[in-house]
Amino acid sequence: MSRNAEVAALLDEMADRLEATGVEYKPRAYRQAADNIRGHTVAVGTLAAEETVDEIDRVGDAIAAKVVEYIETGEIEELEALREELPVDIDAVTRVEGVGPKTAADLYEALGVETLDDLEAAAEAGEIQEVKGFGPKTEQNILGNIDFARESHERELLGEAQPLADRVLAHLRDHDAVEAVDTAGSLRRWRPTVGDVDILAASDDGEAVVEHFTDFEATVIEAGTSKASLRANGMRVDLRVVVPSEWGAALQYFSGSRDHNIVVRNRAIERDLKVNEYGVFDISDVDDPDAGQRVGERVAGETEQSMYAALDLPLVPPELREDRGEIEAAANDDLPALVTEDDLRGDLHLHTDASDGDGTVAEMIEGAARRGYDYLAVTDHATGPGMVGGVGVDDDALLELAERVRTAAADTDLTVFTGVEANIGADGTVSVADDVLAELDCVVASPHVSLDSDGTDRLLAAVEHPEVNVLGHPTGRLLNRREGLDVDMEAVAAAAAANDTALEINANPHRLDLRGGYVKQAIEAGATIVIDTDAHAASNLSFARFGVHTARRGWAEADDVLNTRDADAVADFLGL
DNA sequence: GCCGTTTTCGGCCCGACTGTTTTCAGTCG
Repeated sequence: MSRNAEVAALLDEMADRLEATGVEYKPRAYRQAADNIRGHTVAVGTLAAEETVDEIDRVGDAIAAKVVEYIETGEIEELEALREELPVDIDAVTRVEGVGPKTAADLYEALGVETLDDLEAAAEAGEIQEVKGFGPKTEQNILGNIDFARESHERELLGEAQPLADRVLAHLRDHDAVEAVDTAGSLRRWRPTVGDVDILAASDDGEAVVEHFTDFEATVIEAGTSKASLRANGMRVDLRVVVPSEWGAALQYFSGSRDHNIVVRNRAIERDLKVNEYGVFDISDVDDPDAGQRVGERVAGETEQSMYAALDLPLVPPELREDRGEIEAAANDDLPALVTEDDLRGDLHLHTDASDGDGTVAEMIEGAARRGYDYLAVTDHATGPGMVGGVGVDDDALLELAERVRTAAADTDLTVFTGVEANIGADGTVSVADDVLAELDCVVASPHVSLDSDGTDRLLAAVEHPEVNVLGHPTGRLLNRREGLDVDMEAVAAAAAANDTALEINANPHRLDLRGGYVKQAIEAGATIVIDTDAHAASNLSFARFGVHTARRGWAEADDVLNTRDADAVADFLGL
């Protein structure tokens, strides 16, 4: 298992515990380091061995030493001491809305609360309202939020949150008072998972919009005059309504990320400007810039573009707003022209009822045609490591399937490539005989077993295999379920570039593998990316949307992506 | 604890909201 997420969680816990004890500034340093370790594309285990942990942004000597200590001993001594000092399940207790680290510490000191059960018991017994600084309302809020805290310890999949957001957006657009509406937050940045669904609307009549919002089929959590929250499909949906003149400022502000906005604000300060959710303000002639939210001359705010323009920047696409160098690139007029869904002309990884898919070859061709594609590759599962229950197709049957695909191809204008999804074994071998692979147009090779180790050598072997064209879902991760392989992406991408093997962004919402960070690294190393849906039914071809936005998070341009090319160029890439 | 076209010390984004208080602390995004 990649241990980056594990290490990041511990550093976040350190941040919470330091904050609980009233330490200033350090918590933020730990949280930023944790975020960057979580998003780093090289495994911390590898970095620890090479003594280069501090190459990660915002990780200095002290945190690097703690990471190495954890890798080597399985513990961080200082964290153990903090746990002993405050023996509270701080992760669980702070999951209750309104309860943060300091509240957790206060309730431990006063009432000995260590767990969610303790917290609930204390609230039910009326003990919390007796604690200094607490009152009956706080106690009731805690009680009301405990159940949800118990259920919700996973983030929501983008692939589930976005369709819900689409329905909410459509519902809001139906109302005459709504002048503009969009998603915000991590959903607008198309992160693979999101905490909640953030919606922003522009209107001069906030109350009417909120009221209409609460008509959406869902449970109302709270509803005020300009914001409201619902619970729908187990997800929290937050709406904010702003006046149209402040739409751009609010959209920029609420889209984040927090770190991106910090860089934006710092750039504003350098220019004697102030950025907030109401606009950009010129504070060069203002005595006290902190006197209010709308101090100074307002120079931007109606559109997002105006916000960035006021800072001498072009609009930064939301997918890039992660503080990964996008402001610097924007300042140098060096932002990528990101790939779009319209650029896609085909799909090179999908399944039929020959293996575990639901659709026939003809149905999948029809589905691709409906999307306006020029080509597709039929890549059913081969037998081999990870294929259980007779799902995989054996070598002889693969050749028969290829023949059927060629027959079906004669009835369509689309180019239909024969193919296979072969399995990469733990030792890097590919599960189909070379002479069979040689008969097929498009060979996808994917790891399906031993996904909890370092996979670099296996993936290198697959990438260098002369018959392999696409490395499918390279890390094998499953969101919320399994971290997937640790991979030295620079090495794999360099080998992929040298061997004309495309690296896949698997657009299945449970995978989104490669993720954005790896995509960026792969492109920088010269590799070709391919955006595939791994569709197991024609309807799954619509997953392409999530793959495209993942590619955009990896700064991918159309030229970086194999399946933006025409069928002849793809055939050429496949060596046909 | 981290960081630097205010560089090796002295700062660290900004504001709304809530509930508890009489001026503010904590949480959230």
